[in-house]
Amino acid sequence: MPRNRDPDVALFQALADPTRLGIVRQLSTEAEVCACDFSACCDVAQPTVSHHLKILREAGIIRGERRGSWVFYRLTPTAITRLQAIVGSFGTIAGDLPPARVAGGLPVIQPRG
Amino acid sequence: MPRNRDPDVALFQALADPTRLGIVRQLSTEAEVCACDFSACCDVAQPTVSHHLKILREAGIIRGERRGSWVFYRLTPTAITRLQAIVGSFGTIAGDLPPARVAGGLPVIQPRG
DNA sequence: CTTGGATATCGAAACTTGTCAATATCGACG
DNA sequence: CGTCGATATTGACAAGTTTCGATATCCAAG
Repeated sequence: MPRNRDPDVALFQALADPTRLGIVRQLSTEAEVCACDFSACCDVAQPTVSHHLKILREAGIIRGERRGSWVFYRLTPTAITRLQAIVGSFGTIAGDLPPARVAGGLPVIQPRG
Repeated sequence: MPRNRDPDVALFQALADPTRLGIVRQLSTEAEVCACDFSACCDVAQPTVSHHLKILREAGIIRGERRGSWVFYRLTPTAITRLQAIVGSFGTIAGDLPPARVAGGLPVIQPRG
């Protein structure tokens, strides 16, 4: 059974791994990272990094660009925006993301008042 | 090998399943849902729903409250806020910034408490 | 205490995933 | 062309996940 029929599920699936989340985190602070720099940071062998990069690529979260012998990766803005929209919609009732106040609906229980 | 040592990874892992994402989606539009209502919507048997509810509970994403014979579930605002902070941090740079350099470090958002 | 409905746990089968050694491919440079 | 370093693919194994039938637990009502 195709469990990834829902594209949103595929997005979360792509982030549900420490190595891949590490890659995305690094890309969110560096805007462009050479593939060779991931093996160092993520404590896995080179084929493993390549495999995870492929999964992130196929999920649309990152995009690679060949430059000489190296491949530079960066985040795909569209996918990031989509992700933010999804988790943003989780909060439209439960207490919205920005520091704005919430009028009614769900009783919002915030920690530390 | 515990692949969920990183609590953020655990959050994404919890959402990386169509049934669980369906549950969270329903909870984000209804603020409180009886466990008995998930079996109908998600096209899986009752033990399966119970299993997924447990995974979401242990990830801190939902919280259940027994009321008579029923258990009512709702989203945990803290977890939703944390999720929004994580994917929010993905986007602080993700735009079409020139590959040259990037301003400052990522603002690290910690959950309260 | 016993029944009945709602929810949780157990156990097993089918499937998916993460990992790495070996190997292939690709681009640059002689 | 041939070599070298970087990246991707293949193949195989261990480990994890999803699912459901059977069963247990919990609570309200009789």
